[in-house]
Amino acid sequence: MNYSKQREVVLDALKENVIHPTAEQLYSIIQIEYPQVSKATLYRNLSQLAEAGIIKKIDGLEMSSHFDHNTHLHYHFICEKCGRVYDVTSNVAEDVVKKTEEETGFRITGHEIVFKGLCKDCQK
Amino acid sequence: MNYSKQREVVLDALKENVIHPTAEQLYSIIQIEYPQVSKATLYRNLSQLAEAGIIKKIDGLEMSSHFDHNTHLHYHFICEKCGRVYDVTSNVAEDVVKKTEEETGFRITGHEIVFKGLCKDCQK
DNA sequence: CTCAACTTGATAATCATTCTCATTTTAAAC
DNA sequence: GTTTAAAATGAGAATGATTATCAAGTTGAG
Repeated sequence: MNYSKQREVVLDALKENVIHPTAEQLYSIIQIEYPQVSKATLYRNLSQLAEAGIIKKIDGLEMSSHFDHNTHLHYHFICEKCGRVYDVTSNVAEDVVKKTEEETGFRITGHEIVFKGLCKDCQK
Repeated sequence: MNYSKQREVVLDALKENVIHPTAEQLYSIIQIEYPQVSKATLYRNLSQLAEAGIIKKIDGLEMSSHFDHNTHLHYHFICEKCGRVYDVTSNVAEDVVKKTEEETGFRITGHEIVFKGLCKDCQK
């Protein structure tokens, strides 16, 4: 990855804003000081930086929402090779919620866990 | 919620397809037998059914991705009132991953936990 | 300095989803 | 069974987030 002023600006803006901004929020922030940075450049750099592990993209699955007829508490595993979504049940996770609630003081009304990796079939 | 043939079709299609389809996949599936069901109706019914707790929408945060400069292992809490995203650290979660890997046989290379609820400020 | 590889800006294109609105269906009351 | 207001529909326009296109500018190894 070559150096570029714009990428530095994007990374700095992200460092200075601990609010977990969306791309759009970041765009607004950057516009104030560097109005010449285009949206395309911003998105490109966010992807590249995330790809390189320098920043992290926070989201569940891909773009579009998946729907599930099973409303019981369970989680999901998405295979990075075949894209299939599997159900995962875990009772340990209850503890995580309880512990987190105690430690943070937040009232937690819902949670979602998404695991990623290779499913059995794709490990072959 | 009144009865409607279309809603029944949507729900049945979801019951019969355990693949956690996206709205778009569901649309294709439904088109085969019921080409008169429009996309608007599909999306509307998915929202309504999810709202009523009959089905579940699987996704992380809202529409747009958030970015994080902190690439260390940590999770997120999103306040449903003010929309702020907070960092959450938990060591218990390690167990969940290990246990899940053992139970499922999947190779888990990443995971993401998103908690939702009310932050301290918004509980007042 | 030179040139290929990398980046950029502007804008068009795409994809998922929501909105609009005129028309149709549902269900409860008569 | 007819009336009628609320709920639901279909078609397509509108929106929002993100990606693609492409000509022009920048970077860095040799």
